Amino acid sequence: MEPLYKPHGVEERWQRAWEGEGLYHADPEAPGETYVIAIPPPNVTGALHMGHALNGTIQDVLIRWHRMRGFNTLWQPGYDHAGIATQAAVERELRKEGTSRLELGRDAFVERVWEWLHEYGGIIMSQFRRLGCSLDYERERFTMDDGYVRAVMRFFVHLYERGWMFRDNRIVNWCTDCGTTVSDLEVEHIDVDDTLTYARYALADGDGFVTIATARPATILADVALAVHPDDERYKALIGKDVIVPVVGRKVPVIADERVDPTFGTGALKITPGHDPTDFEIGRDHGLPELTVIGFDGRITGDVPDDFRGLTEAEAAERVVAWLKEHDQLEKREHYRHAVGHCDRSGTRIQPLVMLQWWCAMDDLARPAIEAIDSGRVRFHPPVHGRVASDWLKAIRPWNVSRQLWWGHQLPIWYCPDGHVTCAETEPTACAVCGSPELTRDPDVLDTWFSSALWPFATLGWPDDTPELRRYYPGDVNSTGRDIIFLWVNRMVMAGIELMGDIPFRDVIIHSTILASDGQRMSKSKGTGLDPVELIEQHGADATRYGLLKMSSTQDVRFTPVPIEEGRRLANKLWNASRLLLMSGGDEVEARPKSLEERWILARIDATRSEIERDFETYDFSHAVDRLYHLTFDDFCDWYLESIKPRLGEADVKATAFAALERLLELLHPVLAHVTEEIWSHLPAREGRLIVAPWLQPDASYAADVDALVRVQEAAERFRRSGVVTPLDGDEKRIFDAVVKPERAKGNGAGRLEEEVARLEGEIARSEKMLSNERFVANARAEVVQAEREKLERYRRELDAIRN
RNA sequence: GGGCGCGUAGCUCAGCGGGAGAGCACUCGCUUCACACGCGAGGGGUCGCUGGUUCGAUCCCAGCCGCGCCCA
Repeated sequence: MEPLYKPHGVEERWQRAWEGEGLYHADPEAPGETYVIAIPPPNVTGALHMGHALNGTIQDVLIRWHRMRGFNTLWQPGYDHAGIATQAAVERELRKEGTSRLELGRDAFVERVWEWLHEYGGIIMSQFRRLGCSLDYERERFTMDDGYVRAVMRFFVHLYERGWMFRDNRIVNWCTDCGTTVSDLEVEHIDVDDTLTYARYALADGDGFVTIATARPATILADVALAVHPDDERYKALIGKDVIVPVVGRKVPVIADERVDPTFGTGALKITPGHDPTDFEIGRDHGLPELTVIGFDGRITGDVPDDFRGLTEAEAAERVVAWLKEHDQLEKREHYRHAVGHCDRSGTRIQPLVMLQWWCAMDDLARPAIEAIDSGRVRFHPPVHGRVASDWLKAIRPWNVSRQLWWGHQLPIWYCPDGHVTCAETEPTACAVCGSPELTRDPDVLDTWFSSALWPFATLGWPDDTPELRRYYPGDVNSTGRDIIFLWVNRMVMAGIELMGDIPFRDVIIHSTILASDGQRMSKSKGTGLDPVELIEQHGADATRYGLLKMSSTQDVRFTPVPIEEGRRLANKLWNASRLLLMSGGDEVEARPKSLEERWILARIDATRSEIERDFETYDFSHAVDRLYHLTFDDFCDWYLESIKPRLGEADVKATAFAALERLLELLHPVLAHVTEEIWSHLPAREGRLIVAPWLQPDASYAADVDALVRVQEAAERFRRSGVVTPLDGDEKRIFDAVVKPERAKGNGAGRLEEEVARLEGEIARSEKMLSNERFVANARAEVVQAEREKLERYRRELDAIRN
C-alpha cells in the first residue's frame, strides 16, 4: 500500500469484478423485499454530462445502500431513441456525404440510423460503469427494441380503444427547421425585440375604422374576425358589426370574447385561428373558419393575392405594412418586446398553424395521476415540485402525439381508400370498417415521450406477464431533473396507473441543477460544459461521486471542483488510516472495546449510521456526505486513531480497531464505493465483497458512550483557547496527552489566557443581562431559560478553570 | 401577466426564532515513525435594504432592490 491513494486502475478493477461476479444483477427468484429504480433513459446518441453524473450517483448510493441492507435491488438501465435528436444527427451526417434522407428513402434511412447507432450510440452506459454505477447492465433496454415496440403499439391501441386518441385539425407547433410538429412542452418562450403594428380596419358600413395592434402583420391575410372584451365600453357598439380585412378585402365580424385582454394594444384583437393558439380557441368557440396562409416551409401560401405567394413571413409583413401606409390605414409602429415560442431542439421560431394530427385526450388519464400526487401516494422531494406537477395536470390539454419524422415508432394506424381508420397492434389485412384490403399506414411516428411514459414497466417485459414485471413493479424511486417533470414523470404516473393499475414509483427525487461557474446553465455551445469523465480521470470516481453529492441540494449550485477535491482528500485519509492499522499487523477483527475511546468510536459510528440513514431517507445527500467526512477526519482519525496509536501493539486494541474500521467502511461504501472495497479486501481474514456485505447493525452495548469524550474534548478546547491544562486522570488523561500533545502545541502560540478571560467575561455579562430581563424570564419557554442558566454556569466554571 | 426560489466569511454553500457555521482560499508554525491530498495555531461576516411582529429576528410578516427558474 502506497502512502498516496491512486484511484486509477483500482476503480476499474473493482468495476470489472463487481459486474463480472454478477453482483449488479437482479434475480427475481431471489428473496428479499424489492427496491427498484429505473434510470431515466439517456438519449442513445448522448454522452455523460454533469446532470447524468449527479443523478447516477444519487441513484447508485440508494441502490448500494439497499443492496447492503438485504433488499432485492434492481437498477434498470437503458436508452431512449430520442426521435428528433437522433434523426437530426444522422441527417447532418448525410448532408456531409452530399445526400439526404429524401434521396435515401424511408427504409434505407431507418437502416442507416441503426447502423449509425451501432457505431456511435450507446456510450453512456460505459461512462456510468466508470462512475461506479451498479446498474444491472445485463438488462439494458432500448425504447426501439422489439419488445418495447410492442409495448408502445399496445399503449396506442389501448388509448384508441378507450376513445382518447383522435385525429383532428387543430393548431400545432410547427418547427420549420425540424420539419415536424412538437408538443407544447417542447416550445420555449423567449423574449424577442419586435415591432407592434397598429392597423385600421374599415367598418363595412362605412362608419369609420377600428384600430388593432399586431406583432405579425403578415397573418392579417388569414384574419377571420376582430374580437373585443364584452365589457369594454369603447367597443360595445361595434359588436356584431362587420369590418373589412386590409389587403384581402374580406368582410369579417366583430365578436366579443372574455379572453381578449382590453389592456393590450387598443383592446381590439384581430382573430387568426390558423396561426395563433388563443385565436384558434376563440375561433373554435365562435365557429370561425381556420384559414392558413403560412406553409410548412414558413412561406406564404393558400388563398392570398398572387404577389404574396412564396414570400417569407418577413417579406409579406413588409408588403402588408406598405399596403396599410398606402391606404392610410397604418396608425403607427412601435418597438415591442414579448415572449415568442421557439423550438427547444433547433432554436427556430415556432410557426403555429392548423394541421391534421393525432391527439390524445388527457383528462381521464390525468385525473387519477392528480389524485396520486395530491394524496401523497407519489411524493416529490422537495415537495414543492409535486404541487407544480399537479397544477400542470389540472390544466392539461390534448397531447399532439404524431411527429413528421422517420425515426421512431410509426403510428399503428392504417387508412383505406375511403378514409376509414384501422388501429391495430400489428399490420391488419383489411379495413376494420369496410373490409378493403388496400391499406396505407400513417407515415408519422410517435412523440419520443410517448414511449418513455412506459419505461418503468415496458423495461420489465410488459405487455407480457414476466417474472420481472410481477416482482419489480411498482418500483420505488424515480430521480431526475426539474426539466422533465411534465414531459416524463407525469406521463409515467398516468401510464402506470392506466395500464398497470398502480403508480410506477413512490418517491420522485428532483435533484438540483449544477450550473457553470458563471451561474448559467452549462452549455456546450458556450463551452461552459464540463465532462464528468474528465473529472473522474483527474480525481477518481469516488471523489467525483462525493463531490457531486456534496454540491447537490434542493437549490441549484454553481460548479466548483473544490468539493470533489475534498472527496479525494477523504479517500486518501481513509486509505492512510487503513495503512496505519494494516502496517502494524494483527489478524483478528472483533470489537472488544476496553477503554473509553474504543467504546466511544463504536458508539459514534453507530450514531452516524442512524444520522445518515435519516439523510438518505429524506434524500439529503450533501448532509450525509458531510457527516461521513467529519466522522472520518475528526472522530476516527483525529481522536480515535491518535488515542490508540501508542497501544497498537496490543491484540485487543488492534482487533477492535479493525472492527471499527470495518464499520466505517460499510458506512462509507455507498458513496466511496471503490476505495472502501479496496481497503476491505486488505482486511485480515476477509472473504466476500463489501458491496454485498450486510449493512452495519448498531450495538446497544456501547451506545451510552457516544458522549464519552466530552470532558476530554472540552479540556482540549480550553487548552487551545487559553493554554491552561485541565487536570485529568486515567483514560481521559491518556487520551488528552495522545491527541492534544500539549508540550508540542505550546510552541505555536496556542492559548492566550487574557483574551479567553475577556471572551468568557463577555459571555457571562451577556448571559446575566438576559437572565435579569424579567420579560425574558417571564415570556421565553422554560427550557430556553433553563438552557441559558446552564450556559451561564458553564461559562463561570470555564472561567474558574482557567483562573486556577 | 401568473407562480416558485435565491441574496449568510474572498469563493461554493449549510443553518432558518434564543451564543454566526463547513470546505476551500488566506496568515503563522511544523518533513511528529498512516497521511504535506497531512498536523497544529490564527485572521476574516452591520446574515441585500427598510419597516413590522416578538422579551428576543440571519431565521416569521410586509415593502423595496438585485439575481434565477417555471408557466402563459
